[in-house]
Amino acid sequence: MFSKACEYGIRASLHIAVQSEAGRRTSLKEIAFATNSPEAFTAKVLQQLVKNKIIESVKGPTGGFEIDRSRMESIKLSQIVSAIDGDDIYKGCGLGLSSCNEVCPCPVHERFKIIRGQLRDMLETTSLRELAQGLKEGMTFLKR
Amino acid sequence: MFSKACEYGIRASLHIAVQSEAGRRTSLKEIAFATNSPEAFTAKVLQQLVKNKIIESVKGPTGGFEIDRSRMESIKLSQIVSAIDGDDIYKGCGLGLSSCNEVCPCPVHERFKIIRGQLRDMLETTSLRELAQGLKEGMTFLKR
DNA sequence: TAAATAAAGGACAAAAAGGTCTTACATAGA
DNA sequence: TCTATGTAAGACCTTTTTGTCCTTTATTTA
Repeated sequence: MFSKACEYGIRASLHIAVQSEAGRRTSLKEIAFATNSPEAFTAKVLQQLVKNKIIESVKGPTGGFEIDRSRMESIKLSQIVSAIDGDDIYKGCGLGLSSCNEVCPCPVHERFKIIRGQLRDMLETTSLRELAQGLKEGMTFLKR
Repeated sequence: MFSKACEYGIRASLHIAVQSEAGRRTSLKEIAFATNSPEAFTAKVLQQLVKNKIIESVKGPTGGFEIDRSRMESIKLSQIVSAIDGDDIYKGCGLGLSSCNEVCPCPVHERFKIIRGQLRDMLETTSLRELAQGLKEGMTFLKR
């Protein structure tokens, strides 16, 4: 469904969100450990998220990554996904045709439209804040 | 969503289905042309489908690929997808965790379960026959 | 039975994704 | 102002996916 980079990106964002909610800035090393992700590769992904202004970074001692508490509700999964994987998942044809649309649909066009619409809706309405909430309460996990 | 190999596989199967419905056996060359796919690569994919008994092949002059008319209704998209891409798309965790389940769910587990269930249902209920029907009627397309 | 045709199979090449390493840059704190 | 700490950036490596090519095998037909 998503690329590895995107999976790491979402997991990392969630760990940063939980920590930021508690007023803590978290380092790459902590993130990689907490999400069981390769450190150097995660660093690349985090760079992309910083450039897309989804998370913030601070260099030097006491530095690390954080997310503004006031923005957590407004950051949706869809933003992370498009920042890393682009929006092929929303737009692309299920059978890979370059121009598949209502006028000239592929055989699965209508059926895929429904599924993709639901996926899109889910990603666009799910915020970092609500997902971080479940993690904080120990209901959900980022490892294993 | 699907790999390129899987996209080619579905497109090829549909072209074979339409031709078989009309009582015609079709060759690799025709399939590649009709679906706008790389010929040699498509050949590999077709081999997999033959091994999985989704399509049949005949060597030599007048040879080619075909699908038994009586089986078209019972061949579902899900069979082609699992033959080529495996069933990660049904089973895998949305965030890539190796053991994500009801007991130990990732933060998006519940939300993904719904989407994946709908995708699965769509793939398991959509038959080659009904998709071939739309193609035959000129309502849908395999190219562009 | 020889020639022509078409799929099967294996080796190989190119591109993309995934992942590592080293150096540069910024900054807090002694 | 020096040092330690931590992110940024770029070069590089590995694996997987995508794609090609060439030889072998099976089968039809002249």
